[in-house]
Amino acid sequence: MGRSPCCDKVGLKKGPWTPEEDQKLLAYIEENGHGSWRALPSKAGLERCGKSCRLRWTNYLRPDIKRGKFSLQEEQTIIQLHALLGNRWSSIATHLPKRTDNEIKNYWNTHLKKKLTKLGIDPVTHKSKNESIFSDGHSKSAANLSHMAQWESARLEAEARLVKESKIHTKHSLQHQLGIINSVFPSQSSSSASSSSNQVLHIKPDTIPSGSLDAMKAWLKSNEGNNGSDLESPTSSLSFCEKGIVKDEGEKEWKGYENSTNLEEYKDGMENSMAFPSTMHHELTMITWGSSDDNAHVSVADEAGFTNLLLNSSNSGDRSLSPESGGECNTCYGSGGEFCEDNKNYWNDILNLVNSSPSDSSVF
DNA sequence: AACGACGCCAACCGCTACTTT
DNA sequence: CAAAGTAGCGGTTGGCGTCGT
Repeated sequence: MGRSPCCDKVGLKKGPWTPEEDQKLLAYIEENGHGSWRALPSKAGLERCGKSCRLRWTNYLRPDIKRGKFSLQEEQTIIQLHALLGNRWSSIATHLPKRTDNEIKNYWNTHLKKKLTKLGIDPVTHKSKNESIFSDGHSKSAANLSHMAQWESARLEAEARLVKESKIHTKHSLQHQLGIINSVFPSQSSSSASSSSNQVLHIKPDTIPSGSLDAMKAWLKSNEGNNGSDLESPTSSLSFCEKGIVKDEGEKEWKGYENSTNLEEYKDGMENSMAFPSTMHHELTMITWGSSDDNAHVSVADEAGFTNLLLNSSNSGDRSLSPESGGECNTCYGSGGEFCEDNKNYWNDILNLVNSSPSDSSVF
């Protein structure tokens, strides 16, 4: 397992790129594609190592890169995803179209970390430094984070495999998969598959055929005793949606927490992202396709593995995937039988997040 | 005006995971 | 199956610009 020696070679230029070098790299890639990065510098007439060329391209020269100030929405997304995924910048970047992992990482380190710290929030754990703030049950949800991260990590590995598997499939496969969905959800998908706008399938649990992703099944199975909806990871003993976590509050836009020093707003945002396992985000992504204005979205439904997941994910649960139903799940009834009002907020948040994300992400 | 401190960010470094031989 | 090669990721650094004294 050797490390690439290219950067150790003497005589290769380092440091900032000149406009001439940029031009050479850009021209070469536009004409030939990057192909092998290792071989690219000599072919393009650059005295750089391939690694340096790749970095320059992916972080700066790529045409689909947006530069400049991060919007509040982007900040929110970064914080939420960071709470969930930790320092997985590339994964986070897949949900921020046109932003690079490097840029997000820099922005986190130079801006967001400080803002959270200012608010008394540990940017690593996303917990309030003053534990008492969360002592009304919120600490539990915060404590779930590290556990969720572990679970997420395992899940990401599984998804990576699925993505790989799916890439083998051809366009024919895509049509085949869409055909399956059309046959399974004729009314829901008839327009979606051909629509150019983002669409969300409203899947009724009783229409979903069975299938398998072992870990997912195991997880779902482990929850059958709880009406199949108590969304825990296989190793967790904690409930993700409990009375203490979800607050009874009206629908709320994410506010510019950096301006308000309003810890509650930050907490609300985090709670909405923490109260459910990310697998549910995944389910949503899988049933969302189309293209946004500036993104040529390819449906994740064309990914065979994802499709299988889609077809299986809700197999054992009574959960409706319809956001219009408020995303109701049995979990969200407290011990007294009261309904968790915040479900709607949760679904809206996640839908917003997911709908604005590139659908080929391997994260959700 | 000069200097130091600080912030930002592009680029590098080293590691890991994946692929190829 | 092991070794070598390669790409990608995340942490870190260094240079430049800005601000304060």
